[in-house]
Amino acid sequence: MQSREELLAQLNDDQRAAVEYVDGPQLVIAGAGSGKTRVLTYKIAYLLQSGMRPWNILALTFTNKAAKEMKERVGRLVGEELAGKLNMGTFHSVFSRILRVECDRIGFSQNFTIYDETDSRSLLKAIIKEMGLDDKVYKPAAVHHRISMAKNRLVDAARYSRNQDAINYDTNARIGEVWRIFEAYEQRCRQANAMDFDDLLVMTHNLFLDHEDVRKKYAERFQYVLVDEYQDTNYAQQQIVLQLTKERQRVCVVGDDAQSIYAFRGANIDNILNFQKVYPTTQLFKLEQNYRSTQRIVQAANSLIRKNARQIQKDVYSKNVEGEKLQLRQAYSDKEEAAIVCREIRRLHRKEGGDYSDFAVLYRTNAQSRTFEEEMRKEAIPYRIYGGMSFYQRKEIKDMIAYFRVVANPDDEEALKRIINYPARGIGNTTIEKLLAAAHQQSVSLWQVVCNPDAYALGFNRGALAKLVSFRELINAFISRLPLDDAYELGRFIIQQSGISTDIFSGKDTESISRQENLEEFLSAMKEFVESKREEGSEREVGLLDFLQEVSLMTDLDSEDGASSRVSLMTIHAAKGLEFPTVFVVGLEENIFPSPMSSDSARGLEEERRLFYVAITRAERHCFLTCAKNRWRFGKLEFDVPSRFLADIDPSLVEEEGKREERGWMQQNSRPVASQFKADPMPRIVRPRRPEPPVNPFGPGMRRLLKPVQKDVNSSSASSSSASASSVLSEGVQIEHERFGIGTVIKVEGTGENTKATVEFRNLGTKQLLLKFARFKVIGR
DNA sequence: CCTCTTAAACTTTTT
DNA sequence: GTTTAAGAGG
Repeated sequence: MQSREELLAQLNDDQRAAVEYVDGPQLVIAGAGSGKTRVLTYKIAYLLQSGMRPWNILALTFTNKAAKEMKERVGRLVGEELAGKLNMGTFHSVFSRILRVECDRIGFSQNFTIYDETDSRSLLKAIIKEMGLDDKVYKPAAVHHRISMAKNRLVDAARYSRNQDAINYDTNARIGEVWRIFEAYEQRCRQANAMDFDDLLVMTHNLFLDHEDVRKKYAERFQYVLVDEYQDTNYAQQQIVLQLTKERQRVCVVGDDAQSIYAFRGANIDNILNFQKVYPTTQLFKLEQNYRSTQRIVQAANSLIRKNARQIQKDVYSKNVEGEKLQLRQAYSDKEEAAIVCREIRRLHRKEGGDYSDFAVLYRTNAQSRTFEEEMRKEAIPYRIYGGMSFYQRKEIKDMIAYFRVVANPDDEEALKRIINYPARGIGNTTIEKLLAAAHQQSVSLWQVVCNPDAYALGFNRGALAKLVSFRELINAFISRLPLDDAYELGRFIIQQSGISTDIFSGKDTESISRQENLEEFLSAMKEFVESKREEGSEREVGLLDFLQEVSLMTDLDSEDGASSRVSLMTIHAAKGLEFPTVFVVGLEENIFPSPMSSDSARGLEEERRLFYVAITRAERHCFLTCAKNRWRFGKLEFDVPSRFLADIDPSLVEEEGKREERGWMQQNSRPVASQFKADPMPRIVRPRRPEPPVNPFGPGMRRLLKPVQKDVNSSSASSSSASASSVLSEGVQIEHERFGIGTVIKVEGTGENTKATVEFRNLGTKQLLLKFARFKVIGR
């Protein structure tokens, strides 16, 4: 444990000043790469060293990943034990914990469900249909966006319906009934004992507003409040922070207005621009030295952001080497763009050594990842895609979670609808429609009708009734075990008894096998969850409710997958807060970047420019900018012109080299490269896009991991490698699995594609591996 | 009531 | 090109 002086000695003058000031409201404007997280973590350590108790400190972040990282870094400074007692987490997770404790004050019960975006949209769609409106006009996603933006500004349905601006806006957009949908939506969420993401903020705010004693309790507990990425807060978040800090005024917010890129989701850049008005005694600190990038990269980024009108003046500079200019590459097609990126990666990898994880390809939209994915697979460059379809969005995972949700909170209508006839048990659409109609007419939850269909005179025949009864008993049996079993035991029980496992394990095609693996991964994640909570010394049994609480606020960006050496492919939004020696910003064309949905307003355009700023400032040494003249979109070839943003960068800092290469280099590059892991035995063409390798939601590799496919010299046979790989395996052989680590083969059975090995892993016990899918390498015997 | 085929819509970014 | 929704047939 370090003393205050030791802590301060590790900071530069500006950072130290920001850390030392703890007497009042503080705004820290932290330029890109200036050590923002460093200031936050050192400040927390400094506070602890000054005698503040860890549970009196609240630190709010936007992602679980940021919270986790900060906790680890504070832990390194002051020790794990102290750091573990900090109140640290995302806005949503911290507030949901408060709400679980105080829920009776606002008319929810403790087991309330958190609706994700899909649930919200599905509920809205149902409401729109019930109201007899056309869902082509009232698009659920658009309606949800309206409601979400209102909630972000703390406007509830009642206020919305009285708000003339909102009504006028909707009328002009020909969706004048939104306010009525909003009212029904609010009512139905309550009926289902459910909150959506935005409600976690709104409800917390209202809880504090209406119950002064509760607000006081938390304002007293959180004596010092720190907020990361303050430029991304919305009005609701800003207000809650104010509710907590208005007496003490001990609040430190850190952010960079130049990196505000979430306005589309309600983030209000005024929060950071006007912070000094809300807290009049604010001290302003600026961190302007960039430690991350070369001088030229910093200068180029500065020249770009200068084109924006609204911003806090600052002068970001770098004392690193001057470095090379930004490299502009124009391609003919999206395919060639990907090829150029791959070629540059190879060239730099060869020239400078290092690691594939030193490279990142950043794009505006997820859809752009495909071309790069294909090209890298072809070129045998290992890569990893972040984002896209997350583990939790897979059907089989959502089904399991839906069961858990119903068991935790049977009133959860969205979850109940999902599973009432899955696996098929003869409760068809007509039956469900009748149940739903009765529930809404009588203003009770769907579950209540299911429990007592006779009371609603629905005139079901005996068969339907019997099926309903047996479904009800099934769920009740699960509920009765809730207080007895731990999350893992109950999870297993539910998956078996509900028939999910029978359903999923019936198929033999690649897709079902992938689903089976996902199911197993999910179960082992539950087991891990239970065990790790026990290790942490949880007093109570770790129940399903605990698991559910964590899982509903989890996204797949949140876990770290340390050692693997892969090029990162992600959206610019996902890249915020990260850094890479070499960055490729791709697809710099009008109609992509800026996005056509933003380019009609000056505000939108400024946000897009900030997004570009974020992209460039991820780079440490090399920054490549690429665009293509032709691009496949919506299944059609489109012609695009280079992005207007390219003209915003000081031209003396950009270099354009070799507009186009001669034909032929693509062929030259086709020598095979040994891939790190066993080749994919599945022929490329057959490889389904969706069933990706299972990933562990809590361990390494929770992200979508796409294995690099070994480049085949004689491209016809891909199966030979699987035969050789499985024939290598025999009892006693040691292997290193990509996720499970080192283990010893105990048994090998089956032949060809169906070869299965039982492997005992050092840390995880025995596992069955289907060699067709398992990713490992042999390391001896 | 379930499953397979075909049509349409869609792509901005996410807790 | 991809994914989801609606309709027809078993």
